[in-house]
Amino acid sequence: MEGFRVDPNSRVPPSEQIVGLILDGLATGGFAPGAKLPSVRVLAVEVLVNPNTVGKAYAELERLGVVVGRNGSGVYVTAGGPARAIELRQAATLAEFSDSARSALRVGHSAEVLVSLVQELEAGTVGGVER
Amino acid sequence: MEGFRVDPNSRVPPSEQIVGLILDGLATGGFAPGAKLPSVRVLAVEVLVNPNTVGKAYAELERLGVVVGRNGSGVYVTAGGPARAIELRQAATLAEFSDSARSALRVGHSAEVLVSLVQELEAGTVGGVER
Amino acid sequence: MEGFRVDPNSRVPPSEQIVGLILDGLATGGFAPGAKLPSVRVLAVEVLVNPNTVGKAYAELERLGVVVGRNGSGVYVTAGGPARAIELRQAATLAEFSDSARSALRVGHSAEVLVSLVQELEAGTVGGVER
Amino acid sequence: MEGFRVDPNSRVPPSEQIVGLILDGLATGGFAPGAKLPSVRVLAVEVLVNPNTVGKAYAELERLGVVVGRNGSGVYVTAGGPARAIELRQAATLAEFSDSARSALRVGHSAEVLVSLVQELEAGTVGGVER
DNA sequence: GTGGTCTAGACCACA
DNA sequence: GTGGTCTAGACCACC
Repeated sequence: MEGFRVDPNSRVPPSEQIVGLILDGLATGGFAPGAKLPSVRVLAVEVLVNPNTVGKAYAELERLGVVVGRNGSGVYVTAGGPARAIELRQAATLAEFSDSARSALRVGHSAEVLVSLVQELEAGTVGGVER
Repeated sequence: MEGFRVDPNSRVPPSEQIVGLILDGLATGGFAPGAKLPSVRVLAVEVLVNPNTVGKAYAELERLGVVVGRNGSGVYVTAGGPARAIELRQAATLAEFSDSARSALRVGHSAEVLVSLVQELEAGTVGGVER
Repeated sequence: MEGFRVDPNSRVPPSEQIVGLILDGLATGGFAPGAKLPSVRVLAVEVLVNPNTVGKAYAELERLGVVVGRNGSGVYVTAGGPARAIELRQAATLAEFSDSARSALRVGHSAEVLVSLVQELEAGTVGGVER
Repeated sequence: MEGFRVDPNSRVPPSEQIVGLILDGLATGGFAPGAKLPSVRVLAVEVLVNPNTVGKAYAELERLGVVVGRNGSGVYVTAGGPARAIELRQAATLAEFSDSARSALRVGHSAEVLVSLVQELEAGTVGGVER
């Protein structure tokens, strides 16, 4: 039910990729309030990363207020976590979308091409599982 | 007609931002074949960056075949430079656009919102205003 | 007359918080010599902590000589327990008070503010209310 | 003009001690806006700590908005840094003072003793260098 | 040299 | 087993 992946060659550092993955999971309902996140060590082997790196990501998520770590027990989704995650991710993705649309238009792509690309992607997404 | 800006806090390194800026300039007709690029030092001052960084960007542009450095004289746009730049940038921006659209849809933005954003941006861009 | 609380987010570990709570109880007359302390399990439930943690605290109290565990019967306050607790706590709290006063003065709080804070707190405490 | 010290045996972790030291430096005028902090590596040897630990402290200070790291150049005090540091430290030290005063009173110290201790400390502090 | 990030391995206190 | 912190050593991009 998970399937997290981290790309070690990406420009965005693994720890931040993990933050994004968890936020997405929260935003899309994969984790409800009170749910326990995978342990640092477990997630580390799943995404092929050092446990410290996952720890760093979890610390950032705690700073964002979407999870809380209970010592010796695990890391849990806060009451307002999913809502906050949606807020954060929608803002971030919209800003990124806006930037990339601007760049694409500037170098000559037509709005029509972009619009139809969005519509194709949506068709794929709403249908259920994506990718 | 310039107004280049580099964001030192961006994840993409300054040298690559400069590559992108120049390619954009080539792709949008800001630099014709045979035109001379700003000197390393001048551009370094303009974008508040170390000259080494600009030099690195120019080396990359030369590797891409869009410019050629003439010993002690400056850096000039090649005959096929603009065409090559358009090719490179259109591919890159479309891939980036596709990724960001997918992310935006996944966290709950509707296709309608994205489509209208694209249309608004196009209205601003084709009118000639660009930022 | 109890109302023990442990803060799991504090920097001082729960077991030591419990030691402090019991010492305070002894120092302020809450437990007389010969009195029986709450059982490990009962106290663990009350302060929402693992029984192991309470056990560790009781072991430390025994090491300090203020209580003694009687096999299978419970943990009891020693004859000199209250006096020893007063001694320990007065030394510890005075040292801590001194440190915190120094820090407060260093960052610009005036002695007047600190003094009047102490006087307000005393008014609340001697009256019998304590929290 | 510095003389930072970190106590490796303290309960508060070295990285947080460093955060406190720098905040104190900012709050007491040791660092003006625009000033450059000691480099990660230099401070690390000064306080006998791993460079990573200083890096962690600097990251936290940046999160607090009192400094900003410029890549390849150093870490600098922000415009509002000192004011923010005073704010943070005064709140933190007052809360700590209040707690420790309450504890001291509870175990039997008289307000008179505490008050005169504060006044002695102030006399030492305003006279200039402390401790 | 400068900060940022990662890996690897260790210790602590808690459950 | 669980998270938190530290040390040690490495690589990267920039100045």
